[in-house]
Amino acid sequence: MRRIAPDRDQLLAIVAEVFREHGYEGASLSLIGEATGLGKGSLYHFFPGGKEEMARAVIAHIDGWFEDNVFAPLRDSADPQAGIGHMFEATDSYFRSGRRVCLIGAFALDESRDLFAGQIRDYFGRWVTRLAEALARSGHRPGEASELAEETVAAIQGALTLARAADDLDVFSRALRRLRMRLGLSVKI
Amino acid sequence: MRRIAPDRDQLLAIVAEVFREHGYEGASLSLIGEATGLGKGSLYHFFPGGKEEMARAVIAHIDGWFEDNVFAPLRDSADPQAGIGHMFEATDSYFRSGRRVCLIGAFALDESRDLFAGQIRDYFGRWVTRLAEALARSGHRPGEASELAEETVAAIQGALTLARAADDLDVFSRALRRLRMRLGLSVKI
DNA sequence: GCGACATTGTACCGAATGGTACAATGAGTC
DNA sequence: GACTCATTGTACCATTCGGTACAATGTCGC
Repeated sequence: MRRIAPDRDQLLAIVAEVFREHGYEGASLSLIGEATGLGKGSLYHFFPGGKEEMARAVIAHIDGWFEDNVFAPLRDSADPQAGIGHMFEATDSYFRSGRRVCLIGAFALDESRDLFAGQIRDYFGRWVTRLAEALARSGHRPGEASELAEETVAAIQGALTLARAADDLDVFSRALRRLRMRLGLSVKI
Repeated sequence: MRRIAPDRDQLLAIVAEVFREHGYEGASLSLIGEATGLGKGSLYHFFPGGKEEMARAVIAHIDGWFEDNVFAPLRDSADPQAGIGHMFEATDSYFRSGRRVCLIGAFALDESRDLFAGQIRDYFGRWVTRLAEALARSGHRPGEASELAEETVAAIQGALTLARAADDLDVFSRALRRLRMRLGLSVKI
């Protein structure tokens, strides 16, 4: 049995950070090479498709993390409220309380969206759907659950933007606290 | 009296659209030249500071539009509810019901934020402050008004992201409808 | 040590990048 | 027509871009 995965995981994490900070166009191969310590030879060995394949792999990597740590708990928790609580904790931790920005959300905004439209739509679509299902199971009427889910995911994205614009992490914390309350969770102190 | 403003206005509008679609890094001088019909000679004549000055002027231009059409009505309307209603109409119209993305929000996300941090913080800060004041004047307690304003502006940004990600304009319309309701406005049919 | 293959460094490619220099043109004033 | 100054097109600059080619390594099973 061969082990490629672990190194590739942390490689993708580093590349993700470069895309996150500089955007798709702004993340040059030299920046990526510098951050990963890999030359073009290695980079193109692991990602023969070049920059576009790197971005695609990074999105899939992030998507996988959310699938495991957010979407699956939303779907599988016996207690839907517990699943939703789990979502907020994972979200707060992933975005480092607002220090980090959503790569996929950023990609959605500029013209790189066209390249990755399918992956982007999938990611957000699954997030909203899974959350809506959990809300429905916890007592909301279906239509209401759907709107509330969409509103919640959008609020998280907006809070990330605003927190970064204001350079104030509390913006994100406040948003999460309000969302927990609105979704009927007890807010931890 | 000399008239420079009108041409410069529509020039800035075109340049803004290029930045909006391609981001700061992605908006190359050749794209800008192509969109405006101007060569580098003219471009650098109007913006001696190059690309950075163009972006700065574009942000200021957008900021000015919001000052006139959103922030001022929020501050000056005798009836604060009317001012808030005006804000939603102007916002919906500016973002073309979700077809357009917020340039300043997009700039806030990637590394170009560092270049324009001050302008970006100003823009969002004034939006939140003006809205909070209007909400306070319409009866909300100050702390509550402040949180509600922050929540509303973030919700608009998030809805723009999500609408674009899902490639579904209704996401934005639904968000605006919910916000109007939450802020106590009658929703138009 | 051998062969197979994964990994890497380096040199290189044409194209595009942001930016500069400057001469030519435009239009309006006197 | 001459002067002024805003505007423009073009050629050019060094640098960087994403990407390719390939020989030189490393690393493993055998």
